Amino acid sequence: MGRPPCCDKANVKKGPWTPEEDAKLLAYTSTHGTGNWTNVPQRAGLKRCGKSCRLRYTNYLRPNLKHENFTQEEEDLIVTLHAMLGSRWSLIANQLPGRTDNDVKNYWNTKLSKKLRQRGIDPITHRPIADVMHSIGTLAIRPPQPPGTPPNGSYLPAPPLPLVHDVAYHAAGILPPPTPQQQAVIARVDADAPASPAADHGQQQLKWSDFLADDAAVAVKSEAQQVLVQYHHEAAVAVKSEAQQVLAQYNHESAVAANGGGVLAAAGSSSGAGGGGDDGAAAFIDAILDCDKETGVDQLIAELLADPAYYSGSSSSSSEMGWGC
DNA sequence: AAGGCGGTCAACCGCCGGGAT
DNA sequence: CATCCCGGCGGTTGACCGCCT
Repeated sequence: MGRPPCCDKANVKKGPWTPEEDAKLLAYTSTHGTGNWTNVPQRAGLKRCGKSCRLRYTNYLRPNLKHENFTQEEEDLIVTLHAMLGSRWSLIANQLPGRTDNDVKNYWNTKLSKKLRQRGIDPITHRPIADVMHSIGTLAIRPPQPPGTPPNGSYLPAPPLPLVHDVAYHAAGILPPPTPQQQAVIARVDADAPASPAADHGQQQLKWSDFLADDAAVAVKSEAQQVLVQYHHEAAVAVKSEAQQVLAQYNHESAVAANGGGVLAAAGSSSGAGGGGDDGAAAFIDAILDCDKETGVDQLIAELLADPAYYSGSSSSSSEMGWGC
């Protein structure tokens, strides 16, 4: 069987740490170093879970941590890295000496994402919110199809590419080479980037810059496609949460007029929300998510995104997607 | 002065990949 | 090979604080 449990979960203290506990943990780590967190609480005389000790140390007690406010340079770097990497907070934090992933994550959630929104930038896609809403409008005018209806040629082009996870798009051979500014950031990320899965098997270790240089790397392509599929899902969920606020300003009437009732009306009626307005917007996103599940579009997206021709508008894949539910 | 409200951030939760048994 | 835990990670929660009415 496996190992014994790390701690007696029913007998551990939770909640804020006291100065005494901090002192005990600090004293222990300063003499014994870190590692083997399972044994740390017992040896340090703490009634805490090892996991809690590790978190407290890495996020608060660790030497060389910065506790002052984020600088403008750090802020800019976070935004740039988030646009490239998404919410990989540990990778982003590695580029900010003295900052933890928790710091960066909190700062993003409480300050930066709001700042971007105030500037009209969607913090998920790093594109103008107007573009995002246009994409929703584009999706909305896909005419609803009854189940089993064969695809036809009436669908509109796919929405614009998002900037987020551009590295992945480079890897898939979809985007042109990065700008010098992007290259500078990528070079910094390389220094601390985790080894690729291939490295664990004695193969050459890949770095993020390799993603840009070698679009023929099958393993990397596969990883990139997974990221892209995840992006689509995350973006849809995020958009749903904001849809009621943002869509209130959106010209709903013109969208409805353009599609003659379209998906918005269909989604609204199918959910019993009464159609139109904010309820209709939320129901619309729900309908998309349901549609993904029912049709297996998640998997199709991966194939679709692997086809660069799709983005130049010449692929046959988009017409084979069968969007209607 | 008191209550409501929103912002901040430390801490917890739950998941996942890898490793130990 | 199966099972289970560890360490790491991102998402979420809730206590605390300051501001506003």
